This record gives sequence, structure tokens and C-alpha cells, in this order.
Amino acid sequence: MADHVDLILEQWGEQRPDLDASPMAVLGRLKRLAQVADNQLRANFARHGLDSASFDVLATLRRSNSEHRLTPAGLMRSSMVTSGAITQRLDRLEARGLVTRTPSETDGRGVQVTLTAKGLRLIDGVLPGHLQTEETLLAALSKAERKQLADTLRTLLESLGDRTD
Amino acid sequence: MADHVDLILEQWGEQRPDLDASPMAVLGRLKRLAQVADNQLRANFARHGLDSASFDVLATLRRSNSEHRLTPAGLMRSSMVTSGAITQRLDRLEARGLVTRTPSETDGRGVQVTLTAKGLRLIDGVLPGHLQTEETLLAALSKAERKQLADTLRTLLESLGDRTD
DNA sequence: ATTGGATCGCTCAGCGCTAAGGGACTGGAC
DNA sequence: GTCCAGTCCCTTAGCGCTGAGCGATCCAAT
Repeated sequence: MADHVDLILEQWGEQRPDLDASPMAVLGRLKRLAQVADNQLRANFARHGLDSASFDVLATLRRSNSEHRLTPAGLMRSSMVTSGAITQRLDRLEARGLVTRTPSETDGRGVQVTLTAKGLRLIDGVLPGHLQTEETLLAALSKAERKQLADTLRTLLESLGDRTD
Repeated sequence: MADHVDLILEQWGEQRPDLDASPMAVLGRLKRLAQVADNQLRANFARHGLDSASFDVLATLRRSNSEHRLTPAGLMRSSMVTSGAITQRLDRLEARGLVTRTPSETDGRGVQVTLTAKGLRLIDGVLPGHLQTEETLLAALSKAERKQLADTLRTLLESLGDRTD
């Protein structure tokens, strides 16, 4: 009936009854759930010799287009990390032969990052287990509940400027 | 009508139509929202010379009991980081005079961490702005929607073993 | 009374990220 | 054609965390 966040809310009610801590009921759970989910998913990545950062890059390339090719700037936009982080992620992936970097033919500053055959095999091998883990994480919710939850979260994201259209 | 995650789902549908990527509609948004919220909240912490890690410790001490006192193990349990991280966080806070470490009187291994007067003033000064920022983050949702969202998230957390009762 | 597994907090090497900044190149304004 | 603000990717110092492991202490079983 009560999770960790309920305890936190109760404590605030005792120590600072003057404050309205109610937003924590949502945001505290959001943060905690994201953390728990991350831990579970990381275990699956590790089974394939990956970490979350590498998976993030490989999966983004995999889904982006049929050539599995993107610029570092594109990867940066989709990942919410800095350009320095992308450079270092690509260094590691390139050293393992999972992606290649080739100069752009149309922009002297640009680089094209492409999934290699080896990288493609790897990410395609990880995906089924990844989705299975995600499915398990959501097992407590019905299809209808998931849809409603997704819709509410989208409303929030849009209100915070995460639009695409 | 569409956020970043809708685009991702569409891409998976094109590149891997055989996979059921629907769990990402929930988990992708959850991760992204947690990240956006963290960024916003961090800005408020910075205005008071704090980072998320320090706020986490100070707030936990502030709400825990009237003495604002806890063991490092207790802080570790509430924060989901390793014991090494707690030691280092306490080092930083102690150096700034925001907490004190005193040997436990009942357990030769133990330490009691207590908020100083200075630490108490600081955290109480940060809290109103923190809650205001959280309120703003949720502005797009009605009271009823927030409650329903919190309930759904609690269901998930409980199903993943985050119970307290 | 002794023993041995569990728990306490701490240490430290390694790692990935941020923040700041640099050189190269682009493309619109003039 | 020239300029120059903007964008591209990369570099690097510094930082906080993890993961492994430490000695000290506790406590239940014998």
C-alpha cells in the first residue's frame, strides 16, 4: 500500500507541515522509477558487453534510417548529452569496430557515423532481450493503464518543450 | 501532438516492424522526463551553491527526524548510491560545515551525521524554490491527473519491490 | 567464551560525463 | 569577393560515481 515515496511525503508532513510537498508524489516516483528501470536494463546490456551509453548510440543509429548513418550532432540531439560525450562514446565504439567515422562529402566540418556489420549484429542481438526487460518492468500495468500513462507523460513532455512537430 | 518519443517509436516501426517497441512509449518518456526535471531542479540548487547530490543528503537529513540526524547507511538506503559515494558526499558537506560526523555511542562501527545550524538554514532556504520548480514542472496536469499519475507510478514501484510497509 | 558471517564506514583506481574552449568550415549579408 | 557569426567536431581538466576491497565491530550460534 505504501512505497518509499509515501514515507518521504509523510516525513515532510511531520517536519515541515507548512510546505506543500505534493509535487514530490509525482516527481519523486518518476526519478526513482527511472533509476530502477535503468539498473535493470543495464544488466541486460552487460550480458552483451555493452553499457547504457553504447546501447544508446547503437540503437539510435539502428532505428534512424536504412543506412544506419547519422552525424555526431544528430546523435547529440537525440541523447541529451554534450558533444564531448558523443565524441568519447564514438571513440570507444569505433575502437571496437562497431561504428565507422567518415568525413561528410557535403560539409567539410561534418562526419558521418555508420553502424558496421558487426555493430548491426550486436545491436540486433541485444534488442529482443531489451524489450523483454522493458515489458517485464511494466508487467504490473494493463494495456489501458500503459496507454493512459504514456499519454499523461507525453502531455508533460510537450508542456516542457519536447515537441517534434 | 507528438513528442520526441513518438518519433522514436515511428522509426522503430519502420526499421524493425517485427519488434514490439510499445514499452518504450512509457519507459522512454519516463527516462526523458526524469532527465528534464533533473536539469530544471539543478538550476535551482546552483543558485544556492548546491548540486543534486548535496541537496539529496541535506534534504534527507532535514526530513528524517527532529534531530536531523542519520547514519551513512541510512543515507545510502534512501539515495540509491553506493557507500563510497555517501562517504565522499559527506566529506564535501562536512568540509563546508553543513553537517557533522560523530561516532555512534551504541555501535563502534557507526557514525551519526547531523545537520549543523548552517546546514539547516541552507536547506530550508532552498526548499521553497525547489517545490516551486517542481510545481511548475507539473503545471500542465490537473490535481486529478497528478493523483492518477502518482497512483500508477506507485503501482509500478511496488511491483518492482520498492515497498516500505 | 569463542567463532564466523554480516554489517559498519572508508579508500582508491578507473570511468564517463560536463563545461569551457579551440580550430576548421559554412553561408548569409554586404 | 569579403566578412563574420554560426555550426561542426574535438580536446582537456576536473568532478562524482562505481566496484572492489579494507579493517573494525557486532551478534547469533555453538
